[in-house]
Amino acid sequence: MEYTVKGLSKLAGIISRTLRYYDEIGLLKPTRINSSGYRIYGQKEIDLLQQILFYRELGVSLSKIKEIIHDPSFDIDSALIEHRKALIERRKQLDLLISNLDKTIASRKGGIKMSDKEKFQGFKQKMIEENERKYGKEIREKYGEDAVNKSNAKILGMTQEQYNEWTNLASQITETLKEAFATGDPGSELAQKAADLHKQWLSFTWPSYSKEAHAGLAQMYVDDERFTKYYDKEQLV
Amino acid sequence: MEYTVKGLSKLAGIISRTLRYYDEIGLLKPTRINSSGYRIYGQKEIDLLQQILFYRELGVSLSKIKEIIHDPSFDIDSALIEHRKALIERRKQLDLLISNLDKTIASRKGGIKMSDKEKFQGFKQKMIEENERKYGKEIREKYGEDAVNKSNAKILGMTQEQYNEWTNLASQITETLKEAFATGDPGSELAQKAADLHKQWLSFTWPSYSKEAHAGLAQMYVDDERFTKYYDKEQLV
DNA sequence: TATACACCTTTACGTTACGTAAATGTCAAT
DNA sequence: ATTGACATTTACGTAACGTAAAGGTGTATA
Repeated sequence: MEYTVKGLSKLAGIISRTLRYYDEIGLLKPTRINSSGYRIYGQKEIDLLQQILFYRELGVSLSKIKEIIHDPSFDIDSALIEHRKALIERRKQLDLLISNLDKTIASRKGGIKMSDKEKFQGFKQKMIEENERKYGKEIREKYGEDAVNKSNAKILGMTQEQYNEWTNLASQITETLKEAFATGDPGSELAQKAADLHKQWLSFTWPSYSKEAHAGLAQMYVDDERFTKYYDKEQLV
Repeated sequence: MEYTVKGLSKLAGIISRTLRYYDEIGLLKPTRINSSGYRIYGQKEIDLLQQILFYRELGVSLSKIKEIIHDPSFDIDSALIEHRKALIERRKQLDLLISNLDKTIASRKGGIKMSDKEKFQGFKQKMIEENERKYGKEIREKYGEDAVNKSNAKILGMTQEQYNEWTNLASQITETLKEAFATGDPGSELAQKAADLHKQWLSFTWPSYSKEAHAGLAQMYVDDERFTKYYDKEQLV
């Protein structure tokens, strides 16, 4: 199938100027130019465009993308696997931002003081990841694996052991909550246990614990039906 | 606590030029300027900066952010709740991109042909969401709720009924997989059932089904220990 | 056959959110 | 008194397009 600028732009959900620009900078040249000077794109270009958009999505600059896809050793299949890893990483970041938000919201409701440092925790982690994405292995090669990992761990402010304990608690909570939902009685012992575990879990990342803040967070979770879904069913990839 | 440009920039993980720029465009002015002309930021500015970074994270332009946070009716608490919703939305988009990627990878392994349209499905959905984020209610007010919803549904190419069935299958699969994991026998009847359900589930979104593609995807899932986690434990928000 | 209209072209200047450099002043410690 | 890490302003550069101008192309319809 062959496409003109407008056709391909509609297909890919971008505007035609973008395609002309990509031609201009030599990122994506059309298969051929017809007798009237129109750009005509073929199958190969469509697949290349898909690759380009994947990388763009990941925040890679167009010039980097150009290097990557014009590299003769470029292997689409392993590149796709890399994409996938990067996207999963990104979702992890998002989760962190969300949990940071939860902390902020709860702290405002419950009168807990968040330190200035904590207010920006989520963003900072995001920066780290963004850097990794943009400069790839370069940083690690320059400063060494160990230094980078240590610095990342430091920002989260947990030892590996603490982190393990924390994630462990999380799975206990879900199990307990499921049982509690099954019995359907919020006043039951199980629900009580779940709340207690949740409290412990929160203590790991919250600056200090308060009943009000916990209640505030719980109410928000109940209000947001999207959240209940998480405890109700599990999520698929 | 008071901060100078460098101090605040380190705290928030941005560079000092950014703070000077925000001062320049009137987005974030320092509390005061000391006798040597240094910018000094106070508590209020720190909280405002956190808000600004949240909005920036969501892709809102600085001029829009300026409007929003200087609006006298601006309410931080409800803004935070909105932030949370937007981030959850965003994670949903990411999931879509990932599933699109899975399809691409599997189709290459299994020799399934993806139509040109399908190759860009994930990006398109992302564009829609991005528009919503940037122009907010404006589009809906202009064209009406219904038009927007219909167009979104159309892009996904499913009726509401199909969509329900699809998500339903997903939860059946997880249940079955859990049981299968519990028995620990991959050749068991349960595992067989899970694979079958998974096949059905894939059929909803894949252009056509092939054993090879399915096996390819399964292998990839097994290879990626992050994926096994999803079926092993459930995820917390 | 003419006209309308939606497409295509190139040239070129504008925009956003900073990056970067230059030239210079400030402050705490040795 | 000097060093070195901080601060300041001015000002030009950059990425990835947006947008407008001025015009050619292709096909359906009066």
